[in-house]
Amino acid sequence: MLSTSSKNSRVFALVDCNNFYASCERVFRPDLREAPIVVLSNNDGIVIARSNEAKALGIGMGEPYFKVEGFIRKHGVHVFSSNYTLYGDMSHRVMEMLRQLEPEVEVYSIDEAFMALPAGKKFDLTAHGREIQATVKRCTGIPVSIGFAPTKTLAKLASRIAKKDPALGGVFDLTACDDVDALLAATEVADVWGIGRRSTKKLSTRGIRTVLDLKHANDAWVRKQLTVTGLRTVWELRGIPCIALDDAPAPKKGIVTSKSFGRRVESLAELTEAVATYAARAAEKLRAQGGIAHSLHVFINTNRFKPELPQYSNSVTMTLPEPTASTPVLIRHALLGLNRIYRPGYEFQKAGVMLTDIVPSSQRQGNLFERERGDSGLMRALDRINVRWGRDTVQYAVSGFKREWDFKRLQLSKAYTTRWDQLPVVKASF
DNA sequence: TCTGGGGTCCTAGGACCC
DNA sequence: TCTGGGGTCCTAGGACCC
Repeated sequence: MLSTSSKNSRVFALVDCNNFYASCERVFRPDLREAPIVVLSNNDGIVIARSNEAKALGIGMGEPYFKVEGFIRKHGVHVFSSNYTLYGDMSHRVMEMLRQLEPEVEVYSIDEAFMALPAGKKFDLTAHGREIQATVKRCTGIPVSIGFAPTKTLAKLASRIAKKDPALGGVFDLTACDDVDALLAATEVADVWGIGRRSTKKLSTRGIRTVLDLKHANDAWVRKQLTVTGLRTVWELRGIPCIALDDAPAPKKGIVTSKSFGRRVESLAELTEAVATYAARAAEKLRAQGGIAHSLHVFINTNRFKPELPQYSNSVTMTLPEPTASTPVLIRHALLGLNRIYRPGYEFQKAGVMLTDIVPSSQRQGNLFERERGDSGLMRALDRINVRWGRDTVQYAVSGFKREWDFKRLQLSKAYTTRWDQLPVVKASF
């Protein structure tokens, strides 16, 4: 039921970029070094990242921008739309740096990485952590926090502690801690990796509130209530590694491209542009991982936050005749699907395309009656042009050119690191 | 006026098989 | 009144993550 690692002689580290998106913006705006900054989601909808100064002002994570806009203006908070081109590239730089410093790195998310280090060698992990921290900062400009512990779950907890306690300077080694249980007793169960809102509620009915309570919870009960995932978490809290380092992540099983619209969309014509755009984007991602998809799912829905308007949401799954990564084929089927589910008279808020049943393109089954021999050469050329000259340098006409429905990004910063025409300019005065 | 996007893993239950 | 047992595969939905 539980698989435990035999390599108990290792220590896990979690490296976490502090306030990542805000820190990325700050790298290219040194004038904002101590200023409050927030970064918004697509459509400038909600707050998704805050600098420490913004946190101190009491701006919450996930707060709708329109609710805090006045407050933000009053306190001179700097606002950025999310610039994923920039954050993706900065993330890449940080991860490359970590790989140079440590052989075993698992990129866990855009701003976090796990690492596995040999332990027991009378090795000062805290000092080592400070070195990593200083190197990443010097080479990328991004501040990080690091936690060391015998399991991934504890390493996550350690990095949280490293970040929260200013006296620690962003590095915390749980393996060198004299009284781990006291620390666990002072931490709420909701702060544990893998314990979300629902589980927190279930646990509290049993009087389990602190991480220490959870560590000593009854296995059978946890297994029943929180499934094997929950039990694994509990064992990890006890220092038994159940989640291995995954330094070669599997290719994605599903690829989703979906976005809320920047304004009201009712017509089939506009939905057609949007769905074709998302299908093309999903196809690009699919080719980038060398896959082909056998199914395609299209969905549209109205705004559930406006219950006073007529509501409609629907989706359809299309099985493709052949697994493919061809943009025109995927667009064609996505639009067939859209035509089946579209109904006039609604104000749509969101649409999306999902590709599933993905296999590596090398596993493609030939088909005796296939008419088109495929357009992989064309797709390769398309991708190369768009990588070299920027997204949508070449695109399909059906995706539209003005895209008035596209999401709002009123406060977008520049693509400082990925476009020649947007490189930062440094002026020296003597 | 204004509420993100993209993933993973697990379970229960139904369909189907011998 | 009676109606097997055991298995696989698929899907939808829940929960969680950043």
